Amino acid sequence: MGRGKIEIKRIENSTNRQVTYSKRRNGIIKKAGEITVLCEAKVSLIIFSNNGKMHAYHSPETAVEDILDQYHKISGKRLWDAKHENLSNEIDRVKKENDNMQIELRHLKGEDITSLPYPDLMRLEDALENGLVGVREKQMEMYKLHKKNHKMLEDENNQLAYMLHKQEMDGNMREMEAGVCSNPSDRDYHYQNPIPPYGFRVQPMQPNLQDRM
Amino acid sequence: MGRGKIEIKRIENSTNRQVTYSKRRNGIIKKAGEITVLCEAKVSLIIFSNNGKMHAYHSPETAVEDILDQYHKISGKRLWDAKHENLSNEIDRVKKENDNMQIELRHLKGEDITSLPYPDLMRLEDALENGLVGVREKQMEMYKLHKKNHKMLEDENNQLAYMLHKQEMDGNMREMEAGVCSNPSDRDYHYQNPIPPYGFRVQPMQPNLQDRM
DNA sequence: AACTATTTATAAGA
DNA sequence: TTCTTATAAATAGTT
Repeated sequence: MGRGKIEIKRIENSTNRQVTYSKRRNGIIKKAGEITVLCEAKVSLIIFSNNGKMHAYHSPETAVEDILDQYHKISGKRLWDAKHENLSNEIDRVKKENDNMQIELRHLKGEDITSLPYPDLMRLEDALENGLVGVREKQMEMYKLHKKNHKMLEDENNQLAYMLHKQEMDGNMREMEAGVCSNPSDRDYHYQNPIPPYGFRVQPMQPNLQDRM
Repeated sequence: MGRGKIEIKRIENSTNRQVTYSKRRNGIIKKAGEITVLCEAKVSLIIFSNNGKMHAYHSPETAVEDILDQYHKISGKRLWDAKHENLSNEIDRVKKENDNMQIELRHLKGEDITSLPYPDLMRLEDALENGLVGVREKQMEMYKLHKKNHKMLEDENNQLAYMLHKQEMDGNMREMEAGVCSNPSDRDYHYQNPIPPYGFRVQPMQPNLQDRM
């Protein structure tokens, strides 16, 4: 359709090719617009030239997404799902892992075990017993640590009380030397052992802790 | 371009519209193919007719994804970004759920509990004890069921043994009536109770089962 | 970009 | 739908 007929094959002359591209691109886009109006068609047309420039036509009042979505559904092709396939697979994998763990957790909590075969029940029992052993070992460990800390606090307390007492005694001495007399029994009623620091008793900071530990 | 000129507006005659659609669709697709070859263009063309039928042309050796990808980049439109984001969020959510369960599972197995505060340890212990209670209840249930079944099997066995014995006795009677004499003690050494079916003892089919049950 | 001779697409009819 | 064909539209080569 022009001064001469042309073969449908790559136009070697670059300028020529560029011009033809321009003309035909406009032609196609015009036709796309016409068919949308004439026939109520939905068109999505994207053209990239040789040198990467893009032109597109999309029928009005039609979101590109919708057209591509439909294309996706009807053609059954992957399109951008290929990108998301990895993500989807990952989700599936993790979800499955999730389900398995959920089941295991429920079993460990004694739920949903009605349909469990006997060997599994035994394994479950073993696991629970092992878990209990571990937890109780840890508790014992913590108990010992607390006890040790408690002891150290107690000792420190005694030391401090002793030092305080000694200071007061020294003060009394000085007072007595200065001719001032105070009644020592007011201060020393709880202090019996003359050799500290192990004579003092202090209250545990959490009196009931030992009930559970 | 035809016998008469037509205005570019919706063709009211449905048949006519359908025919025109067909012709022009072919025309556009043909042109798309031509520009692809002539000008080394990349084309993505998707057309939906009035009634939802789809036709498409895509330049060969060009993945639709790539074209749409470029369209996406150049046009700056969202298209599938939203989907991507949703999937990513979903993954994050599920993975977090996963991690939490993983931790809980490990704790229940007595692992990774070193850094656990004491109250958590106690809750863990409670959970494990509850689990054990559940599992052992279930085991007891199964034990009782097995025991019941076992008893029924035993009874049935006794019944069958009794019937067998009776048949043999009848046979003996007939032999005796026919003048043939056999030694009864060979047959009846294990049969003492004259009132079946509870006189017989059978071996448990799985003798060691009771050790664990 | 325009122009225009020709080719191509297609509207209407069969 | 498809074919035919007169005619409109597109466009190759030219300016």
